[in-house]
Amino acid sequence: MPYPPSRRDKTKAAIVRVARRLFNRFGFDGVSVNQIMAKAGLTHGGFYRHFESKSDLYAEAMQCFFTDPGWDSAWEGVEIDRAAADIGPQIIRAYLSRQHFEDIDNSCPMVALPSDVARAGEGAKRAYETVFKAMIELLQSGSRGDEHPDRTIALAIAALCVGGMVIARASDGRAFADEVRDACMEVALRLAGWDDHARSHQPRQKA
Amino acid sequence: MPYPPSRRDKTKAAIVRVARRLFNRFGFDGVSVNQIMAKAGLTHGGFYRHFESKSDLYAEAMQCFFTDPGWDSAWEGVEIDRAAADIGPQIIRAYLSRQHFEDIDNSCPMVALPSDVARAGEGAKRAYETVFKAMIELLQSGSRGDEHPDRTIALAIAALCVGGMVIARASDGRAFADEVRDACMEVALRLAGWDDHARSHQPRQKA
DNA sequence: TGTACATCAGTGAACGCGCGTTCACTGATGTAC
DNA sequence: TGTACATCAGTGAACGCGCGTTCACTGATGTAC
Repeated sequence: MPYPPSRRDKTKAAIVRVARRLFNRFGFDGVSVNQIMAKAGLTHGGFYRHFESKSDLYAEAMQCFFTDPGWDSAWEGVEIDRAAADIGPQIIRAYLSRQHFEDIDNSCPMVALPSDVARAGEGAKRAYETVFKAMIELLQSGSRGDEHPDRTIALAIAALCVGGMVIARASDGRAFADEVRDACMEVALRLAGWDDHARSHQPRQKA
Repeated sequence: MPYPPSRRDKTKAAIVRVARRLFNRFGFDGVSVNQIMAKAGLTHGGFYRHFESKSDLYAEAMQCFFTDPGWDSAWEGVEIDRAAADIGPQIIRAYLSRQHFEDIDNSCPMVALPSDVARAGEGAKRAYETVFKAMIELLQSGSRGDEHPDRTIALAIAALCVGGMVIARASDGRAFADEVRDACMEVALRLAGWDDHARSHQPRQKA
């Protein structure tokens, strides 16, 4: 063992990190293995020491959100406290925030890559499902007994978050994109009884 | 004018029709100009008599849904009566139906192409926005006075429809995809007061 | 402590391939006489 | 009615290019003695 295994792991992690940013911005077909490796400070030939194929890397890059450490401070000024009782509304506000809308590089891949994934292989789809399920669990994980949305509501809230952002990103007008985000945020919060009337440091009630 | 202009128009329309199906299935980068022209029974060279570029065709192919005639019978067994008072719930049920989920070729492009469009040019994004706005108007267009969802609710319902389908298509498990569709359908109907309790041939009430 | 060796992450040239677009052309047709 | 002509939708060879993947190699390092 000439190099310590930790070096291999670090390189691989760096490739995945770079790849996620590039895939988020340009999509699966819009990024070449060469570009990814160059941005990671390597040459393209070494790629296949770490991944079986480009699709293989794609699935790994997709995986790393919600299921990875660090997502809770992905966007500047929109940190999330995982232990807080109101993690549900925190996630909704952060996910549909202007910061997330603008930060393509650090975007949640569920927003940046859905139609690519729908066309991709099993690996990427499994990763997408895993990340989405992790989001649902987080939405249901607030600590105050009664307040958890049931699974149907949690699914709909997650779909509003992801769907709202996807539509906002695919729209041309900034004003319209803002309107979509705002509407989805308002309705998502209302669905779980986290709307502004119930909020503001008073004990919350389920709607 | 050696050929009647109608011939030119017919050819162009045929190319767009073929292109929409291919783009829906394989995405912008996954389809070549050559493939599109071949499927339309032509050779690739003539493409540029009809379109300035591949992106140009993409925007045109995106446009044709909800804003085009024929969308209301896009999926077998899920026809929509545009004049009916309950067009809102009809659209929600049809959009989130198993038929729409399975029929990639005739899918609404908002579901099949969102992340491609987010990366595409102004033309495609404008088309996406136009189609989404057409959907919102349809959701608000039922004829029974009081029952129309307000704009915020209509936006959220449309986001649930599009978002739910996008997530279902990007997920690996069929069972999970079904669960997402069902949850989005249920909540979308409930949001507008069109849920099963209010339905079933009785006069409807707003929730 | 010092040297020889084995490992394997990373290099870079090369592979076959299909892409979007251009362009000189062909030939079916509508029009003018 | 019949013929010569102009138009332009459609053809197909060619362009330069970058892709994903392979492979013989290099050279920094940890280990054995």
